[in-house]
Amino acid sequence: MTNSGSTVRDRLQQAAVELFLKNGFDDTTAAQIADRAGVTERTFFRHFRDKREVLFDGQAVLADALTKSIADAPPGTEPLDLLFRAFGSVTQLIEANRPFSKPRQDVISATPALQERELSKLAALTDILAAALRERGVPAAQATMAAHVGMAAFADATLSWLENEEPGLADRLDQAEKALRSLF
Amino acid sequence: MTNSGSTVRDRLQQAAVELFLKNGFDDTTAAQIADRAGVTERTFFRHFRDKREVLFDGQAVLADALTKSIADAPPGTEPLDLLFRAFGSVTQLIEANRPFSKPRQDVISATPALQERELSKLAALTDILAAALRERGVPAAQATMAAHVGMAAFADATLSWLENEEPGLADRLDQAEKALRSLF
DNA sequence: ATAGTTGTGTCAGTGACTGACATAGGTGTG
DNA sequence: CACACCTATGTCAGTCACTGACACAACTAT
Repeated sequence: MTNSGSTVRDRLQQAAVELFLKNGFDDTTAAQIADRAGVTERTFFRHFRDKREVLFDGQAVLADALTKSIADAPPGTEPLDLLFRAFGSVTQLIEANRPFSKPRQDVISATPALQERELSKLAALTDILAAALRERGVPAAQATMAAHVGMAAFADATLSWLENEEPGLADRLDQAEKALRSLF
Repeated sequence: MTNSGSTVRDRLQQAAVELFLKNGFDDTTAAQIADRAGVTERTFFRHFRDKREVLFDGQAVLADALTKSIADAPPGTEPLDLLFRAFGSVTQLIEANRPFSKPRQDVISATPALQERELSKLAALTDILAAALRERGVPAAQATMAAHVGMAAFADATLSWLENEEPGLADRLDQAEKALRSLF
């Protein structure tokens, strides 16, 4: 135990990203990751339910920030405004995370199996947003639609910003919102 | 070969659904499926790239129908109308498929790993729709948003219709479209 | 007829993941 | 302080998804 200042979990995630970047996800074994983190393969699977999951861990913070922002918005705010307000409130948080999320996204983009897992995480986040909207009295059907729409815009903006840092995330979100509203 | 009138592929799919329903996805091995279909495990993996894929095979027909409908719509049709027109044009096709898709969906709903794959297929279909819209001159950003929005409505309507046959799919699509438009 | 082509079987191997059991260190309670 | 407990890890054996290599049989085209 207490192998160093960092936790086992952190070291595993770090090792995983490094190895995935160097050798690719498919050519990296769980045992190699564990090795580099100074633990055994068994310990790897105690921390992450499968090999993909080691790359997906930040969702909780983001989900909390978004739900809080939705809950705290002024009464009478329209569903879509609730969402884009919430997205706006986490742009700095996301932009500050670029050093971690950029390499991570590079690995994901290169690996279909990881893209699948990412879709699943986005779907979970969509459900959380829909629930937050319902919490504010938005009817269920509307809440579902709004959450889907909003996540599509948010994910799109974030992905394109990860590819290219300029323009910033907030600008890209505005872009996406405009494209969306122009449909109606 | 020519073990019977049906193709190996069909028999594998049939066997898979039966076993998944009876024992669950996780407690069914690829070898068991192959056995029941009268072939070896190796042959199973020649037909399907992995164990999940045996449940996902009808997408091409649907995608074709949808893209054709979009391409053939009268000029000047709005993006969202293009989509809902297209969805409307495949409701019968989907409703006719219920005997196959219902048990299939039951298995998927019970299995997270399969839900992940389903999301991935829906994402692929979304991309196809977006491309079809772009083909008609819809600007890229708008096309992406519209396709996401539309697929959300379509998937939602279809899922809820699979749970409960009445009201019909067309009605549910109208419902979803209304919920969507009421957001703006 | 003969040469490809396609679909399958066989076999051996890798690697993701799991269950069972042991152990070490840390934490609390008497 | 001794003891019981809990948590994180290691070890080991096993299952199963999936793959590559090779062989063979039937069908197709020339």
